[in-house]
Amino acid sequence: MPSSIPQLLSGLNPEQLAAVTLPPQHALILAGAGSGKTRVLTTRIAWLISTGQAGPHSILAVTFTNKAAKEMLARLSAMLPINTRGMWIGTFHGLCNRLLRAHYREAGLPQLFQILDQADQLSAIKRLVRSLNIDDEKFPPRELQHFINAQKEQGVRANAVEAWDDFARRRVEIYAAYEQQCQREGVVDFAELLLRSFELLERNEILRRHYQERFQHILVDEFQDTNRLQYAWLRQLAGKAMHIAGGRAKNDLPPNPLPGEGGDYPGAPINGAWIFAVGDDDQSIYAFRGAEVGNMRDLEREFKVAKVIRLEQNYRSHGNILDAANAIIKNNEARLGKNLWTDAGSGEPLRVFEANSDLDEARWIVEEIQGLSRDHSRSEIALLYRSNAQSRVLEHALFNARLPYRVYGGLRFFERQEIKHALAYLRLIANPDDDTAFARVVNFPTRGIGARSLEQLADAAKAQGSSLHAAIGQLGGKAQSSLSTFAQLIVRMREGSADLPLPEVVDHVLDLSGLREHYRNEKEGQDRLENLDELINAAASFVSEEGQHLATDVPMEEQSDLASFLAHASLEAGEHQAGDSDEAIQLMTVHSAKGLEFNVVFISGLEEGLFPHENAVPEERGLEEERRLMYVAVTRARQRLYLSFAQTRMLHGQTRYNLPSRFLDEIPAGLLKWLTPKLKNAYVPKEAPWQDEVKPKTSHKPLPLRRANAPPMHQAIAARREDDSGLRIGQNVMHAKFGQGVIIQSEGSGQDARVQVNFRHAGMKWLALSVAKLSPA
DNA sequence: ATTGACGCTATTTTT
DNA sequence: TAGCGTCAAT
Repeated sequence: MPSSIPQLLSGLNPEQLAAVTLPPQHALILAGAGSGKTRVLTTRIAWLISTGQAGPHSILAVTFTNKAAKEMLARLSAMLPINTRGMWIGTFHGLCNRLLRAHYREAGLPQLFQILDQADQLSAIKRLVRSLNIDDEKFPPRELQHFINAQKEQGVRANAVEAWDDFARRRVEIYAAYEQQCQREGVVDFAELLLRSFELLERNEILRRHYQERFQHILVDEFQDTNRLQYAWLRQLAGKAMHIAGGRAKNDLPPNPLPGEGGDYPGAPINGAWIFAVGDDDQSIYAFRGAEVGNMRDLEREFKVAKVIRLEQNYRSHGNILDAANAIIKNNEARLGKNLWTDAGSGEPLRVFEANSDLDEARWIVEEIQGLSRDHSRSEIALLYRSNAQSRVLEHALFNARLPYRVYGGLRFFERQEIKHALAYLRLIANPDDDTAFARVVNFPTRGIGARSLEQLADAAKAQGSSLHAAIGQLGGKAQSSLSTFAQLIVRMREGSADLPLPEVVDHVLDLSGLREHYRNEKEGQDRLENLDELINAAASFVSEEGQHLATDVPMEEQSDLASFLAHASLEAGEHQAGDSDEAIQLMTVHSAKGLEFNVVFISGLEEGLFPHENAVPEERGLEEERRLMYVAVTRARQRLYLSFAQTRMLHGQTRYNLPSRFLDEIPAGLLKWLTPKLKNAYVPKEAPWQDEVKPKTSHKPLPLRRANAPPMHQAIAARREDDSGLRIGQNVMHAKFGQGVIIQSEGSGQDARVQVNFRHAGMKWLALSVAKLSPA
């Protein structure tokens, strides 16, 4: 058991060591990409515990993702012979959920309150909009959702929103109505978890003091991603009260003594905790979602952080990659300042490829990957792009080449339609007043409850201010009877599963609800049936791990397995996709790549308008966030980094001519090796050792030079394409699938060029040159 | 209740 | 381009 202290600390560099063993005080660790951030965080916890400075229960560690939390727990258990299960290590939302479950009464919530995920929240808002007869042109549910969440994340309740005109006032009314609806239904959305638990601590002095005394060390991961509410929540627990209304910090509550200021012995703050925040302002890429990098400066100031520790030694990437990253990020104004370095050597130059089109770019990437596959496992190769739409061309090319790939960002397990349906039934068992769940499955599988019946029901519910379920009795006629049948179904489900273990409850519900039957009869229902069975498995493994989750001193008040499982399903949407083969090329947006690393990384679509994105550039601080995004992308690569862009790209059904991304210009030319002839306006240093090695992978003639801002001429592209392919009317060609043939005629130019080929066996075909692989024969 | 046509829209997204 | 949501038609 590696738990001796020297062992724990061995292998840390001086800065890491300083951070890990920092004497009790508030700390801000500026941890660059690949600098061992997670290691520092977990070792710090292990060090606090094994030196006897803190008990496991006096530590609170918070992350943003479940993945990060699990990682931390796993590493901690490897370092210390303790049971980490009862520790308060989790996501902001997970910990808030825990707090609210333990004190649901004080928080004004029903014991079995449900959590709405984004999609649930949206449908709840749509339902509200309909029931209040709100013009959804004027108030699109999506915008309302955004507005409500933004308010909550600023700590602003409906009654505190400042509204100056009719529109704003109406919007606030809707916000208020939404809050009422949630309260009546016994559900909370993600932001509500945070805000509720913040308010709980703010208002309930006993609880606040309890937790402030309990937690002596608060460790925060990815601190640059915290929003105002999360920061306020941390301050609350750390013992510094803060009002966050309107985003203005109003310290008009009598502040609790700052840790250390009122304590009479060192290292043990009375009524508060020491904050140990780890973050990287250069990797702040979620401002659009409310993250406030400014929290780092605020923490430094408000908690009087004596010295910011910088972790700048990078253990991930070769020097050239880091140099490029440093050079890029240096163009940002507002930075805390940091420069990554490595002793791993400079490695290879960054390879740059200019493609004629997005299709060419994709084909080139595929060729390059095929060449790489001897030295690198496929899962060590990542294709990154700025926006999801770009994945399609890449997927297409990979598919044609029969290269296995995996796209991040699809539907996750608990977000699948059939799973959501099943969960809705489970939710109704726990709480029949959950109208979101009710509306979702009242007529699924169809049981003859039409829109008109539901409208009547909604009206009745509104009239008596009750849930849909409770309003069934108020109806008459046909609607009444079919709805009563449904209500009885829920009752039977609840009674039938009363004493069953959770997995059997799920199983039971799948049968009684008719979901199984429904998907059995559906032609494409096989996958869905399998997923439903998988849900039973998920319930089973959840229960078997659950016993340990509850090993805590927090009174969990006979929380049922069902409620915990439902919370789990909302808070952790599960794997992104059935983890097909592990041996697959990884495709993802730059955002999703944050926190990951790969031997080989391709950053594609490095074009003005795409990356940096055109919508971001005019935004305030938008370009800087794009640049941080680029910084994140570059620092994902361990050994080899490819940068590519295309002259022509199909976007929204239109051909666009983009200029190369300015971020390419921000990389010192000496770090780059152009695989295609270099652009005219780019600087070519004499001392660059790689410039004379230029050897195009594909047969690219020197490009006609073009002025910046001038779109390439059509003729130029068309001419080049003909040159490139060497195709003309009458030409004999070979095609992979159709075999030998001859070109009959052609039309279009550039991207749209097509030829008609008469194949010996396959007959007459029109082929797009940009897609079909035709070689002269 | 399901199907098809039309029109709109189109960064990024932990929980 | 294509994926979605709404709407009308079956």
